[in-house]
Amino acid sequence: MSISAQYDPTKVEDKWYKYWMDQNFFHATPKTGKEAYTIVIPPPNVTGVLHMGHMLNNTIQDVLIRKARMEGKEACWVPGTDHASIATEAKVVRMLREKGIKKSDLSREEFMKHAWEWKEKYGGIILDQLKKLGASCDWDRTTFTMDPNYHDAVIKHFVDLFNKGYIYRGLRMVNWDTEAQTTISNEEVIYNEDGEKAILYHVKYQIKDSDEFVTIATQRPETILGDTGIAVNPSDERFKHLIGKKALVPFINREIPIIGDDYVELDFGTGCLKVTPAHDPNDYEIGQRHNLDTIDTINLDGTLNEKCEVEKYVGEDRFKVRKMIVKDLKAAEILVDEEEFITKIGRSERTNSVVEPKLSLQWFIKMKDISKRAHKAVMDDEIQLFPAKFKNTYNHWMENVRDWCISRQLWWGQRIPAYYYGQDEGDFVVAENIEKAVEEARKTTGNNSLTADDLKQDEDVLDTWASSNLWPIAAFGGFDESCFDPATGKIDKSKNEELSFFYPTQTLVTAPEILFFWVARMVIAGYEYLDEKPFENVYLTGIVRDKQRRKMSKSLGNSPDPLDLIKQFGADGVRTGMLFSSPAGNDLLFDEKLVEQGRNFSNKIWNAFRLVKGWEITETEQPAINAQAISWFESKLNKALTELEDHFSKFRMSDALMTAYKLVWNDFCSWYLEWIKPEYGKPIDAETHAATTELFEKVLKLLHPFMPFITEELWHELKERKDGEAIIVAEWPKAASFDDTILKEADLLFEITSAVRNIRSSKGISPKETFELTTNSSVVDSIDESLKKLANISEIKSGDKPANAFSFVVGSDEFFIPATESIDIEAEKKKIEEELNYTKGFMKSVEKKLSNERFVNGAPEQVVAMERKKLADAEAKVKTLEESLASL
RNA sequence: GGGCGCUUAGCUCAGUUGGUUCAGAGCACCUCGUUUACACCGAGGGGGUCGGGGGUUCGAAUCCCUCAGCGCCCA
Repeated sequence: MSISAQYDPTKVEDKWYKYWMDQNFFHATPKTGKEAYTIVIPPPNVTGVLHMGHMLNNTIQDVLIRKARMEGKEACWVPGTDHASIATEAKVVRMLREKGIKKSDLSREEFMKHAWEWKEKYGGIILDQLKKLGASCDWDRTTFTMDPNYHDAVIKHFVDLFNKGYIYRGLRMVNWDTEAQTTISNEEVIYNEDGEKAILYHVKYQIKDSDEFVTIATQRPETILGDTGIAVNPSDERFKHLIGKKALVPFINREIPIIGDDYVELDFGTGCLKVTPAHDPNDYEIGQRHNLDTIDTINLDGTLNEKCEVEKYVGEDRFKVRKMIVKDLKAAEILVDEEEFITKIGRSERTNSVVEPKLSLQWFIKMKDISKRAHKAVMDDEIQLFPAKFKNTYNHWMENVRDWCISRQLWWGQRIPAYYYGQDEGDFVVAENIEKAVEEARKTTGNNSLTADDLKQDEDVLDTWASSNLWPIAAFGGFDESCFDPATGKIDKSKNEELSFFYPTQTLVTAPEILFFWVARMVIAGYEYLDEKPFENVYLTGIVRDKQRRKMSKSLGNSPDPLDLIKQFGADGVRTGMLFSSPAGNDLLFDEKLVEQGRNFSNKIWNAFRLVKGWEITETEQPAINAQAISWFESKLNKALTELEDHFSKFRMSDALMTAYKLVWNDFCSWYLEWIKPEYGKPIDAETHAATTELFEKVLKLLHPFMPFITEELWHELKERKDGEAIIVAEWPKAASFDDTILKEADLLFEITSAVRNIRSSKGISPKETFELTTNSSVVDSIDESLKKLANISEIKSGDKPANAFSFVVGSDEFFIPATESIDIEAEKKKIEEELNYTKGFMKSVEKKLSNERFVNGAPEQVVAMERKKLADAEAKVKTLEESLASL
């Protein structure tokens, strides 16, 4: 026989993936009478390459989808990518810069052309990588959030929500990069971990109609001229009396109110805070609370404008003005202190310039009303989160839900379909396209001579999440004309075959950090458009970290290359390695050892197959012990399947895998195969061989979702298969009932076998050497032949202790193994005494329990009965041990 | 600052409504073994006062209080 002693995954993986694709096994279509099992992939960024997080996440999805497919469901796993506005645009801008092209020199159309070229070139990489992992996605359904159809859906969605009154335009504090002249997201603002040195300037403001002063502290004196209030903590005894009075802004003497607000910390600075709503997010909030004016004194390029009311500052850079104003404050003798302190200043990731908080007009979705049903759905377990603890987090977020800013000052993405016909803030219409916009604008203005040239579309694009929130709907064409009615803003599922078959999807597998960004928003969209949840279960995976608990990241260089891992350990090995240590909701501390364990497991299965395949078959009668082994493993398998299903139902993936792992390694390989294994060179009877093949096949099937490649390979090797047959579409073994008596009997067999081996090991008796076993037990009759084989015993005799023998006790039965040399009586005595002491101690504790009336009366009958049995067993054991001791 | 969660063997984690010899699994470790599927292996073994303290109970890893340490989310 020429099967290699080691499994080589590289020889089989590509072959089977191609076979599955050629046979179209991944493709799902609506089928009447069939149950759908649908998963939509959390679309990775087009900029992304496969990292360990994807590996974990997609392995879990593939396990679920493969199991569902084998269970006879129409399993549909929709793959795709999202356009990732910010990340992609940054990449494209960088690429252009390397070519010597500035974004600002390009028109929007020219830039988009470059961006699309980039996407076509790199956007599919990650999906190809998933194939190496064995992901059984329905590739025909690959969706991209900027596909024409998807784009239209996003625009319709915007128009619809606007018409329903959920979308509005409002002011919002954004992170402004004065150098790059763009808004950047929070993720693109970096803070030096140790902070930066800054100076806290203490400045006196005069109280109106009084000689009194109030001293504020600020690190940005250049914003003084935009002040519209002074805040103190209402519980601050020092300043309480000032609340309600007015203060005068230095140099310009603008009257500003002194207000009380909890935000102010008593022991920071002077305890008095100047409030500049236009230039600080916290100040803006305070301003909102107290109806303060907002005076924007800084231009987009970081220079001061005429609103600062001091001519010499106008047109000067904010940092230059800071120096100037400090000098002027000193001169006016109102700068009373300069205090050095460490502050966290946000800088732009791209230009390193200090981020300027800037108020600007942005588009928002009102969240309160639209999210109500989505909130309730999770609270009522209509949608279940795994692990359930995230229900709390979800609840908290929903209860305090804030309006969602959906505009981004970028070009890559769906451009906001608002069209301006005039100069005023409210002079716009919202429409699906320019033609409809013209129509609308004519209606609104009454000016029928308006043309497309008179309209100017909003420059901003939508937040990526404001497109991916439609993922489970748009992936099935939910916003197509056939089923989406713009008049009602509802989708009629019955008019879309795909949607009615695959929606709602079954399980969403994703990371907890996007529970709100993405998951909650999909739920909202689902109820808004279909009055139905988008998915039944949400399984939130952990984060893959390194051994030092650091998140794996490119910049740290602590992440292995997934494809290298696959090459080295095989896709099956990597998949199982990832799952071994990923209990639901816990982070996974990745260690290459885990993947190695997965690889070893593959090899174990491979070699079990080699053994079975190598046997010659003979038409002889089946030995009784083989029949016993078969019925035991059948029971064991069914028990394991029951456990497996239970784990799956709770999304306990690592437990499910561990159940399979132990079944294969311990039960199938270590016990079952050893039990039926013929003597070396001898053939096996046909009946046992056939049964073993069947059992092996079942084992392969239950392993398939975890380890698709090796199981497919061996399934084909195990038996002759017809063309087009494959384990990927084979029937999932259903858990049947199992016989506890058989299992108990085998446990006893294994226990005695282990005890014999223990004696061998500790007494230096070779496993090859056979000997007689003497026992006073009557329970071994039914298993004696099996025991003889597994423990390598020539004869089992019933009787008393032979003259020179080692002994051991199982339950309350005693067993003796003849010693070839004289035994160390003292050592034997000591061993027995130890066991006796332990058993007596145990007996005592049980007796104590049973003599406690409150226990006997209070505890359930079953528990008491069990305690009595424990006592009886212990008593019997003590008796045996004492006799044994006496005979020594 | 508000909220949520965690602490069990060297490591990663199970431990369901308090009650089977309940203190467990996998890995790691130690001893022995190159036996005939597999040394990517086999046989055997050691290892924990369940973070500290207090309480409820006949009975607590499990429920309550408290202290300590850690993590996450929101602000």
